[in-house]
Amino acid sequence: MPELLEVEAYRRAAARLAGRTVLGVDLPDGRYLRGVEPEVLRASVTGRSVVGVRRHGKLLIVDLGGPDARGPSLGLHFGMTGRLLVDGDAAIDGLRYGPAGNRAAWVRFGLRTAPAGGLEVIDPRRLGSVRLDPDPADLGPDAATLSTAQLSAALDSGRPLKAVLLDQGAVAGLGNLLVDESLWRARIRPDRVARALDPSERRRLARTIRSTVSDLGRRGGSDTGDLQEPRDARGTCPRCGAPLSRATVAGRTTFWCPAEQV
DNA sequence: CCGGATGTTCACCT
DNA sequence: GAGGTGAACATCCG
Repeated sequence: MPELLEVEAYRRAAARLAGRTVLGVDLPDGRYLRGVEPEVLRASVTGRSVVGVRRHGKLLIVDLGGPDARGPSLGLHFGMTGRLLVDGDAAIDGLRYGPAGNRAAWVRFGLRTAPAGGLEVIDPRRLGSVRLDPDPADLGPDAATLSTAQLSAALDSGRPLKAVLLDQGAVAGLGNLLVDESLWRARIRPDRVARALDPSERRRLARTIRSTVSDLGRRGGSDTGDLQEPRDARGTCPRCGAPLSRATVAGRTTFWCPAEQV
C-alpha cells in the first residue's frame, strides 16, 4: 500500500506517541532490522522519549530524545505490504491483506511505550524494514513539496522519466501508482528520456506532482486516481477515450494514454 | 494452476 | 560510472 500518502496517514496516527517513553523493542523477525544489531538498537532507544514523528518520502521517522540531549531516530519503511498499528489500531483501513491481516505471525516490529500502547508494523511479505538513524542523504526532495528546481536537478539523467520518479534518491515518496497518475495528468510519456524534458514541461510536471499528491490525499490514497479504474479494467483514457497503453517501464507495469501523453 | 501486485535491494550484465 | 535485468522476499487475488 504505502506510497507517500499512506505513510503520511501513518504519521498522523503515530503523532500521538509524542511525549511517551520507549519501554522496549520487539523484533520477532531478525531480518527486518537493517544495519544494526538488535541489542544496539535496544540499548540506544530504550528509556528515550518520543520527541515527534516525521515523514520523508515513504520513510516514517520517529525522533527520540532524552533528558540530556537529542537522541537517535528510528526509520520505518513499509515496503509494499506493511501496515502500521498505533496503540493496537490500524492507522489506515481498507487495505489489502484483509481484515484478518493483523495476524500475529506478521508482526515484524514493535515499539512499546509508557504509559501505554505503542507501534506495531504488520508486514506479510516482509518487504519493509527498520533502521536506526536513517541517512537523510539517501532520499531526494519530498514529492509533496517538490519545486521545479528540485525536479529539474533530479531529471539530470539519461534514464526514462519514470525510472527517475520512482528512484527514492532522486525524488522521495512516489510509487508506481502516483507516478503513472502524475504523468497522465501532466500529459507526458513515462518513457521519455528524463534529461530531454524542456523547461515548460519541467514546470508543469513539478506542479502536477504536487497537485496530484494533494488531490489524491484529499480523496483518500494512492489508489484513488483517475487512472485506477481503467488500470484495473484495462480500459480507456478517462479524458479522451483512447485505449490506454500498457507496458513495463523501469521494471514496473505502466499505463499511459498514447493519444495525449507526448 | 499461473501471473501479477501501491517496493527495495542485490547480483550480474552490457 | 551509467544503465538495465532478473531474482528474492511471502501472500493474496483474479
